[in-house]
Amino acid sequence: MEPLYTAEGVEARWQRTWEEEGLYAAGAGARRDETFVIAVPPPNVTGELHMGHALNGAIQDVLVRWHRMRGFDTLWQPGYDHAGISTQNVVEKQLAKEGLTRHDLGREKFLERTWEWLEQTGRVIMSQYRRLGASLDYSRERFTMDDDYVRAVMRFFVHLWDRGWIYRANRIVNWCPFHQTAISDLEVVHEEMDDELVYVRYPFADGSPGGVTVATVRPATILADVAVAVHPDDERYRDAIGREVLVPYVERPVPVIADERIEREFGTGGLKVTPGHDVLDWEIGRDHGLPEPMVVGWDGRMNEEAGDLAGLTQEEAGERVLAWAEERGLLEKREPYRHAVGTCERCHSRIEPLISLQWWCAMGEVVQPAIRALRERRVRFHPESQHQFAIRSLEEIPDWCISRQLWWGHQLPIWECPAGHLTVVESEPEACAECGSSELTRDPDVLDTWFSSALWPFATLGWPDDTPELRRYYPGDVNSTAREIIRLWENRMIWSGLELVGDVPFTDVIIHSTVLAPDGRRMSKSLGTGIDPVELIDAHGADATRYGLLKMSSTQDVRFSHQAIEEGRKLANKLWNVSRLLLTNAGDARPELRPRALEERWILARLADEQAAIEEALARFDFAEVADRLYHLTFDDFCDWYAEAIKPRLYERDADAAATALGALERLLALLHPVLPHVTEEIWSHLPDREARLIVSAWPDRDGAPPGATDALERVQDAAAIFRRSGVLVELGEEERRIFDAVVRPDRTKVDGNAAAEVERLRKEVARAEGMLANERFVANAPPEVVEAERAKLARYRRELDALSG
RNA sequence: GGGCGGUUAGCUCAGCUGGGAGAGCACCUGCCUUACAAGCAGGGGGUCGGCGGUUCGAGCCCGUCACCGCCCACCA
Repeated sequence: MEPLYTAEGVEARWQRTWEEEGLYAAGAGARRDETFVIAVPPPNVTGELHMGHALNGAIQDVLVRWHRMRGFDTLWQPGYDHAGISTQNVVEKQLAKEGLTRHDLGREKFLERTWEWLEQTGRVIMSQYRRLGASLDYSRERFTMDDDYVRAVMRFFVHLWDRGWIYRANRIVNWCPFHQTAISDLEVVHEEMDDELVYVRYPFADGSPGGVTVATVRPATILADVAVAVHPDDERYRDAIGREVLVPYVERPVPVIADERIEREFGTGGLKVTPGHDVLDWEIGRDHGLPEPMVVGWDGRMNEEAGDLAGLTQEEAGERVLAWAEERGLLEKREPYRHAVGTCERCHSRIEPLISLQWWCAMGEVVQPAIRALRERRVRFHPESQHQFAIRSLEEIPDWCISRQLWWGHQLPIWECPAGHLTVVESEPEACAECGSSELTRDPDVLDTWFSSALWPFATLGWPDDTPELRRYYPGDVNSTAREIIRLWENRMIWSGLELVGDVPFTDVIIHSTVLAPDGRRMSKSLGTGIDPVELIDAHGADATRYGLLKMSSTQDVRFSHQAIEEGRKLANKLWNVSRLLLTNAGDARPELRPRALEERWILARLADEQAAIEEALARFDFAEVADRLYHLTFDDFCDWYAEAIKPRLYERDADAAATALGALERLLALLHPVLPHVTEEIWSHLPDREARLIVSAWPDRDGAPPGATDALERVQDAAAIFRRSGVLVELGEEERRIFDAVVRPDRTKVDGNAAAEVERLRKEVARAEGMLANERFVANAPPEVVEAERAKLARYRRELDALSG
């Protein structure tokens, strides 16, 4: 064993060994009937491991390894999401480099090309998870486009159809002109943009002076105006309501209507009503029975309804309309205007609200069992604030637009015959279910990617078939993810699991922190603020990276800290070295707990106490605390006190000390393994009599250590502190003295201590404690244990003071 | 505009139902001590964002202000 622990080589070797020996597989090392199941959030099949994946991987692996060691039949399910828009986007970009569009290839060729591309460059994240030491059951990798999975998606759709929850409607939707598809509200991100707000007067149709002036940022859509709306109580427009005004450029008369949704304070208080291109206008138009013309086409340019402006961009058309208005004195003002604009989360194109025929899923009824499950805490989100958010989100959930005008994805299982009858079945029908026609056309749309993601916890286990896996591993236990995915994914898994399988998919949802760049900005490729976790693993090792990530896990967003990873590296190295000390001095001892001496009884008590605290923190999903406790247990207790205390006995070949030391080391390694799997397994392999790998060895039993040791060792630690600060040797018992001599080594420690200063410090403490205890109100009102603790402190300070002055 | 969270040492962060201000890193001092100098021991450093309140006692509870972040949102 070398003095310096190097992760390189060691980690890769264990990763290979664990996987080859089948120790990552579901059920490996199981010693009880209970299961523990996590389905990894399936990353995009085109993606690379980013910090969020790595953090989430570390969190899940700690839980998985911990439960595996506790003997659970543990399954951590891996796989990928086909990521409709995202993947199609990547392939279309490739095509664009060749000067091609997907339409040049046609649907079939395009899909072939996409599969080809995935074979070559997709699916890399699972190998990056391997580098992290993530103990996923890689033999069970699933993909949301696998044949079996597609069948599950079809079953899901038909199920919802049969319940009458799926319907088709012509509504205003978020349209991405780049991807040429509708997207859901959740896929729209708002971005601040600089625009121009223009004020245009709509003159009265009867030629009388005045009119209504409206403010708009999209003058091109003036062509599709069907009304001008004002607030019913707006004095300025009282007389205009009910009259007609002329829409500029097209000179079409439209009514002035009153609607309470108009903000009087914005602009002029007049709104041009354009139901075809604005969500609010669409609602107003619908309520007032207005027509819904559209002048912007699917590509974002002016369509044939725009007359002589057809084919122009909106900017060009807008300028033409404004020029027209200016000539006639109708353009009143142009002012710069900064506001939030909806954009596509994938390509950041401006969203065009357009009316289109889409498929929807009615949510009102299907989510009710999920709301109950959350209220009854059969599923718990952590932290609690996210639990409340999840409930609110379900209660306020709007209907879900599930169709996408894409090619890559699950095509809707809807076939239409010439008579317009719809046949909805899981696989291609021979004939129309209603009229028997064999001329069937399949709806070209595909489903929203999240429609299939919703099934992940059970479709990966074989649903809709009643498989042994599904019976054994469903429902699962934990799901861990980032905040922004609660509505997109978590909620949908919960309601679909309840609806389709009849039970919640997991009981606990961990919503972890977002790791920000060191400067506090978001980590992102486009900003150049991203840090590649694989590079961290290369540089510092997977164990150190895992440790650092766990220290950065929190319910609060945290800035990335190299120091946290450095700390993990130090911990691995320290552990390595103390193991060297014990192993090289243990002779032929076998690990066996034979606690005799004070320090041995003490370290076993410490290990048991810390184990309890660590288990409790794990149960709370407080991984930063787990990491912190492991660090101090290893450095402070195990190395600085215990190892130093037994060193002289090891050198004297004390067999009990050696055996117990190896036994204690075994326990320490076990506690550390979920966080630092590689270095612990490596050290474990050097211990004699290994029957099994550490990864599948038992999590220690917390059998009680003999009492009394803790107080005695604390006396030694107090004496050490006093000695180091003051040079005064406090009187100790024989055992205590031996430890003091071994650890503090007073014969070799140059003490620069100042006894007078120490006495002064203790006097102050005594005075403070006495003051508090003399305060009758404190004694009367404070909890008894607080008062008692204060008395104990006072006694201790007095004792130390006596020792010093005596 | 709505909701949630944050502000604690130079930096990154812990601080449980109110009871002596903590960790790691950085900094200073002393140590080549046969596991580790990538180490060990010791030390300096904080009006816990501001102001007000409740309390015997406030980093923690209440009010208020300031700044920062995230999520959501149809003010055109």
